[in-house]
Amino acid sequence: MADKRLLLIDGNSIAFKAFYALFQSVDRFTNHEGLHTSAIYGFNTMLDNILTAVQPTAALAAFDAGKVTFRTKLYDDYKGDRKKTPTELIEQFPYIKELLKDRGIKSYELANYEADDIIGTLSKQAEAAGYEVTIVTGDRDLTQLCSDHVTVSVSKTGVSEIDHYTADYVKEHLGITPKQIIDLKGLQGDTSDNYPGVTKVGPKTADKLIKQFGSIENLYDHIDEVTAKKLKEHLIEDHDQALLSKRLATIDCNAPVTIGLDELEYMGNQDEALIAFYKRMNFNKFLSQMNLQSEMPTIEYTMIDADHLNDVKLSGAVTLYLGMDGDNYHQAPFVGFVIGDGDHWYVSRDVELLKSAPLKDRLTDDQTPISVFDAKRAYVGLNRLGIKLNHVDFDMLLVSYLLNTNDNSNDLSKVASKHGYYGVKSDDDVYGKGAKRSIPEDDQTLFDHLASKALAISALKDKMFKELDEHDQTRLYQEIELPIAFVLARMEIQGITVNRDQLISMGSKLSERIAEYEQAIYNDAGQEFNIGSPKQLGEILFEKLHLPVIKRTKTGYSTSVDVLEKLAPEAPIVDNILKYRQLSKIASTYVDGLLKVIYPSDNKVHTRYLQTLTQTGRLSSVDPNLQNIPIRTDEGRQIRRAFVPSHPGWQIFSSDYSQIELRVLASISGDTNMQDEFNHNDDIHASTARRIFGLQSNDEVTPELRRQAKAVNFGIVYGISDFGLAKNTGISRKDAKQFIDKYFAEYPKVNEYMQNEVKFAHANGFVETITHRRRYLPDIHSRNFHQRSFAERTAMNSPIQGSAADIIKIAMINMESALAGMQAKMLLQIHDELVFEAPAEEIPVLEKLVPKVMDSAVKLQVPLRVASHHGPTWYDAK
DNA sequence: TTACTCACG
DNA sequence: ACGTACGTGAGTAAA
Repeated sequence: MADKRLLLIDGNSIAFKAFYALFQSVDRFTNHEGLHTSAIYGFNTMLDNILTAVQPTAALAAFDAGKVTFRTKLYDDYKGDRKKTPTELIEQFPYIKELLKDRGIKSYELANYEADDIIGTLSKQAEAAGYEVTIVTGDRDLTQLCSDHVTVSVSKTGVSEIDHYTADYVKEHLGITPKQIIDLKGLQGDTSDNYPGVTKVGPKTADKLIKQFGSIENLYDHIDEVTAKKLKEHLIEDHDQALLSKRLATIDCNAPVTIGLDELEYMGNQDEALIAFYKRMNFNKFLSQMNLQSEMPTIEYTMIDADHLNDVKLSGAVTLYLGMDGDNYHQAPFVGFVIGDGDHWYVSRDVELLKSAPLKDRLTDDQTPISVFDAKRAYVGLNRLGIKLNHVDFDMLLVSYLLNTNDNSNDLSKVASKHGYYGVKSDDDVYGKGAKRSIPEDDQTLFDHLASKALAISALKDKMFKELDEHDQTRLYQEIELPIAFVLARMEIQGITVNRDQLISMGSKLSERIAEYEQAIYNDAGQEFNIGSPKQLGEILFEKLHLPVIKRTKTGYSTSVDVLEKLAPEAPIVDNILKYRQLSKIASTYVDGLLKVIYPSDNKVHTRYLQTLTQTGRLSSVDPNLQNIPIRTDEGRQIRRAFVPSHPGWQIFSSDYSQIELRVLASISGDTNMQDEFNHNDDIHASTARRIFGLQSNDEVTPELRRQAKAVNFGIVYGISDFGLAKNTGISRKDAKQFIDKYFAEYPKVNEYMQNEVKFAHANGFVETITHRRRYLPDIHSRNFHQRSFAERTAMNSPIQGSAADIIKIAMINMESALAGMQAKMLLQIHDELVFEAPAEEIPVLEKLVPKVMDSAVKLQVPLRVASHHGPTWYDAK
């Protein structure tokens, strides 16, 4: 590698390239101040790539100085056709220059000249001075500058794909010298720079002529050798234009540049400034790549063992981080822990130490406020050690989730960086990824990492609490989310008993039936194939059997249920496939899937409720998911027979809210028509049917009309569109539109509410529930119709779905105290339903108590209604 | 890992 | 003209 290497960057061109490469996601790239950052981000990606490749000793970024240049003086319309630069890009230019400065690269511009001319001039000077020069641009015209020591790197579609043009490369690929590129442009003109060239001469003719004559001047010297009559006429006619165009295309390599090569030294990253800049731009990816050594706090900690527990001093608030290797904290092996009070930190791999004084005392007393990351995880982990965690006051994960559901993650390092704290390495970096993942054997590596986590938790506590307060979410946190974490932990630990034998016998019956359908399908198809492969199935149905294609996916034919249902009348194979699908789903997901996660020790499944995942405030359930156990078909519903009480003679008891989302809507919209119907305890879907179909009050509502009205009510809750309603109900889009219009006329405040939510989202960037739970909707400002519409529907739906989630969480917290002194246990939450087990004699109590606790969770403008069922298995609780 | 499909509220 | 219902998790195929 040459020892003098100059990097010249065409600043404007790269900024444009970067901006348009990320144009689709322009609204996703904004920092906390609302500044668009896409071009800055793309520019920096390019810098990363090129700096690594070139390793320059000198560097400069050239920018255009303004609209007026010597070229506009030559030709008024030069670049006259250019569209206005979008404001989203214009606002980024000052920051791009700041970025360059922080990366140790000077920026330069020169009145009356374009960036090209600066680059051309300096590249010639540098070449003469013995530099290897690399020019980075998005503009292919700069390849005219190629020479033995000047390489032009042209970024293609994005900012990472780059073509490297050397003089040889130009000759080889274009068959001309770099110098001849301007002759080519002179003849063919340039539509983007808006100069004409010669009439009717495009790239092909120009290429031919230049290869034949070498240059424009030589072409006109030998104009009689041009045989094509029309072409010759045009050439003669446009002689001046050709020469002008060539001049416009020619980069001025003798521009009066006032900066010297000796001033271009590449300084490298200015770490401190660059880190600050990345933080301001929210460039977490780039931040994580920086050597954040300066940011990594050095933490003093004491390694402790059983003999030195008495030396442990902890006073006041305590921070705990309990390390476990894996997501499933019911069984993940312990890695170690760190505990401290801000003054002293103690670490060990031996979690058994936590069982002894003084550590256990701090964790279980009423006086010590504990800070953690993920209280539920800590609670379950400590519970495995026989320690009842008490009095958590700060759960960093939970607070972060409440502040913004969008930038949440289970990774402490990521959460910390979202809140401006960069002193924690990610688990992936420390432990490795995938198969290579392992807990470090080296004590210092492990303990430094654990301790850095604890330090982050304690460092961010005040700041995040303050933000919570600014969001008016302190009550949501203290009275709902934090308490429910422990309710959920206890439900998870309790688990629900699954009858393994029941599942196994269901499984073998299913296997037989699946095999029968399989044979029938092979017969109908005339061959064997993998029915479970959408690809193979598509080939059989649509190529071999020539069934009509209803819908396509991006990779092939769609074979989803709604497609197959349309095809069913056409061929018997389709019904068999539907049945086969249904049964294999039950067998694989529910029989085999559940069997895999039953704990042999207690014959139970212990799900984990993810409390910080959904965008709406709902819970989700994993390992296993107990929120999607079949119920809609009886064959699937049989699975519920395997869910049984943990004691003989006990019952499964279940209560669910009726139409909780519609009731929430009736209440928060203030629509008195809808409220009246709920207050009169009417059948809401029938009432809606009467209204939208214009029936008299004594007319009978047929089941079909009720079904349609119910679909409209669902649609309303989801943020309706005529298209969506039509698709989901099979009615025409026109009818759907009529129903919706009538609906809004009948329930005017509902319409008003929907519009207000969208307006609120536009004005504030988020929507909120009755408890101030927020959902941010950055796409509400998107220029992309699809994204924006989606955000608008979400703005309508989230407060409804989220408020319903709030309500059941409150009910669950109240339920625990209501059940005190009883044997009954709360086992499951399925969004609007709670499932319990209880001895038979407590069932009459539950039948009164549970609905009472549930319907009094909050006070709405309409009553909440709760229905209860019970039986010896979950199946029977219907 | 991604795409598809399908189970639930 | 655009082209979707809202929120999830898990199994399988195919890369």
